[in-house]
Amino acid sequence: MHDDANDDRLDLAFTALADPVRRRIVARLSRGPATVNELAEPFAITKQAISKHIQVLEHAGLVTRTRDAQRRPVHLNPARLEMLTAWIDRYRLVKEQQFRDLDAVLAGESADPKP
Amino acid sequence: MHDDANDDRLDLAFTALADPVRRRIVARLSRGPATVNELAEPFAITKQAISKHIQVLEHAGLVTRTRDAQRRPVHLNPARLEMLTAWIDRYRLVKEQQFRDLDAVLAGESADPKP
DNA sequence: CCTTTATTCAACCAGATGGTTGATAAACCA
DNA sequence: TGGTTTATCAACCATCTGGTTGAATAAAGG
Repeated sequence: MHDDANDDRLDLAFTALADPVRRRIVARLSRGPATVNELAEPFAITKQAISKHIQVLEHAGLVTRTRDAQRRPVHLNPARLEMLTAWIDRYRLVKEQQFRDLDAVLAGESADPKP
Repeated sequence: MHDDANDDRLDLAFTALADPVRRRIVARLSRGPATVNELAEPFAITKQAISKHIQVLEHAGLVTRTRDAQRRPVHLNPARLEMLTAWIDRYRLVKEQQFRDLDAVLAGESADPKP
């Protein structure tokens, strides 16, 4: 269970969130779907650039798009966000457990760190 | 509470994890500290490249370094990983609550979606 | 001293990325 | 039909990034 197949998806998702504009888009979409024009409005960059950012998020599986007449609202996909927290917690929790173990040893609970 | 000051730190941390080599380094460090040479061993790239990756992780606050004679072991910093899960969950959970609300409406619990 | 081990610095290169402008397509509205 | 809105595609440019090689630093061990 090495998660080799998931590596590409993690790459795309972390890369997508490694940009402040795309993170603000995610924050906005958490409050409901929006179109490209609505998303571009609070930014000082062109709509074409926002469209590219949304393509990055879509390719990473973080958002999906629907059809509503000539509009194409963008929706957030929380399942992909959950995949990221799962990966991070996997290593964060292991390390934090080591800290707790060390604290226990220093407190003299078992007094047998390792020969 | 806009997290403007945290934006740079999020940038650095997400960028750092947006690379499979650096993610493997984090995975390795979750099991204990290691030197540059030990970290470079399983990879097909030079130690200089690994050293650069560690600098990226260190600049992002994800790892720290200590001195042990001529060795400089690298340690994982779980607090920074926790910062990332906090950011992601902030928006993931809002969206998931919307799904639960929608399910409740569709089930006819309140029958008052919005005019 | 000289050598070994561990690591970084400097210069360089190929490719990816973020942004721009201009043209284009698709659906609506008059 | 023609015109507006919405969104994308194509070409281009400046910058960033990951990797390389080669030289340089620092601390032990002879």
